[in-house]
Order: sequence, then structure tokens, then C-alpha cells
Amino acid sequence: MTSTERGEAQPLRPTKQRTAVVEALAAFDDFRSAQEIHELIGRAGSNVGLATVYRTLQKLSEVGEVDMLRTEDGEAIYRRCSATHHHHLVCRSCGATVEVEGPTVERWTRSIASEHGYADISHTLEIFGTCPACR
Amino acid sequence: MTSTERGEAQPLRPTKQRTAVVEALAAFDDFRSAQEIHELIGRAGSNVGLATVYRTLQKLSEVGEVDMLRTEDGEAIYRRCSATHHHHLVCRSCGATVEVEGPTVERWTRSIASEHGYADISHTLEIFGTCPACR
DNA sequence: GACGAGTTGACAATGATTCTCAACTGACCT
DNA sequence: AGGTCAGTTGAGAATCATTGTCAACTCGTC
Repeated sequence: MTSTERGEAQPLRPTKQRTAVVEALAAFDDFRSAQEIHELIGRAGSNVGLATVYRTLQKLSEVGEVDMLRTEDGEAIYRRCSATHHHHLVCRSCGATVEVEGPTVERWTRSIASEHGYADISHTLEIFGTCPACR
Repeated sequence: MTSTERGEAQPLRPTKQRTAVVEALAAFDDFRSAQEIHELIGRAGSNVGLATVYRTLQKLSEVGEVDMLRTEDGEAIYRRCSATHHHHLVCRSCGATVEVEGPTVERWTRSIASEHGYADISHTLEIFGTCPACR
């Protein structure tokens, strides 16, 4: 098994634009659409093409630097994230997000899957609710 | 609290078109896109407008007769389903789907959420893997 | 057999995302 | 410093799922 096989994702070449995206991501805690992020970057003074924002977010999410999920209507939204496997607890009204994790679900999904003979398991899980501030 | 408030979803008026969609849904077990379903209906002899297929699937999913989920690239896919709350175990390569359920996750999400003060909880969970037939 | 709300279909419109391609840039070599 | 080249960028066109529009139709009911 060579070490290059596992899609090592060679480090992205650092450019003005990528820096701008990363900085924009640092500015909020909830999930935002690519367009909103593009907007933020513009507002912050830099000027990065929308296509580039899309490309960058895509790459960052492949590398695991950002989480990507889909809104109800299929729009992709992004957020910087910690490197470890985790899920999200998202406020339905203000979008406030908490990263959550725990062995319970991991164990459950794995056992359910193997019960049915499925291998090579992965899963997605998002929890929605109303946060304390929005009650 | 009146009984009409909770979006009771009055029964859909039965039409040729809706019947055709429901019949098409009966013909497969995995998730299909609206366009594929439209295609199937055509192939089966009926002729239903694409917009109608979209509208119907949307309504059926509101009523809980079909499950809707999003592919990696944001496309909506549908499948008839049982009425009870459940999740899916989907084969990554052939799409074979098993409905799964269990108190474990339900309990876990509820407790995680309330730990963080979130109320009025809901969640989405999909498990992906390779089914026995595709190993 | 007429009426009215719900439904349909053809097609336009929307909107997020991706593609295209020529121009630019960063890292590296000499 | 100049040369080279793969990786990157931007502007706008192109794609494609999905939704809106609106006049014509249909179901159940009177």
C-alpha cells in the first residue's frame, strides 16, 4: 500500500484568493452559502471571482477544512470545522451551530449496517432544533 | 388549539396523473429522481407533464407517502416509504435501500440536543455502504 | 348539465453551480 | 534576473434541476 493512494490531497497552493476565502470563513460560526461568502469577501475589500469561491470551498471541503451540507431546498452551505469526525446541531431559526459527537451513533450505525450485510460504512447526521437564545 | 391548524393535508384529489406517479413509485425500491420517474411514467404508456410529476412528488412527500433526500450534488430523489419515522441504509453502488429504525439514535439525538438547550428537535440520518450483492 | 376549486401542461423563468479558455502566478531551475 | 510550466483565476456563457405562469381541463357536487 503506497502512501499516495489515499488521496493525500497535496497542499493547495496558497494564493490571495484562497487566503481571502479562509479569512471569510473565520468570520462566522454558522453555515453560509457560497454566494454569501463571496459577498462577505467583497465587503471585506478583497475581490475574488464567484467561480473561484465555489472552487475553493469545494476543495476545502474535500480536504476536510470545511463542512458542507445542503439546505432543505438543495443549496450547499459551508462552515469551517474541526478535523475530527462530528455532526451538527443546528438552530432552525438563527442557524447557530454546535459540533457534536459521540460513540453511540457511530456504534449504532455500524451495527445496523453490518446486521444487513453492508460494508464500508459512512453516514450523515444533522440535528435541528431551536437554540436557547431563540426560544 | 383548533384541529385545522396543524396543516391537516386534505386528501389529494385522485387524478389519472397522480395515480400514474404512485404506480411508478411502486415499481422500484431505491431512490429515483423526479426526472427518472417522469421517464418511467412515459415508458409505461401514460403521459404526465414533468411539472406535474414534481408537484405530485412534493405533495406526496409532505404527506409522508414518499421519502425525499438529496444526492451528493443536491438533486432531490424519491422513494415510496412506510409511514413511521425511519432512516435509510443505502448501497453506494447499486442504490439498494433498507429502511432502518431504532430507539438508540432517537434517544441519543434528543439527549445531545437538550444537553445544549435546543428544543423542538428533529434530525436527518442516512447511512451509506456497500450492500452484500455489490461486495 | 352547470359550477367552482383544484389540477394540469407547455413553456418561460429562475438560480445555483459548473464549464470554458485565455491570461496570470507561484515555485523552481539555471 | 529570466524562463518554464502546472496550477489557478476571472468573466461570462452554459447547464440543469426546479418552480412559476396561465389558460384550458376535470372531479365531485348541486
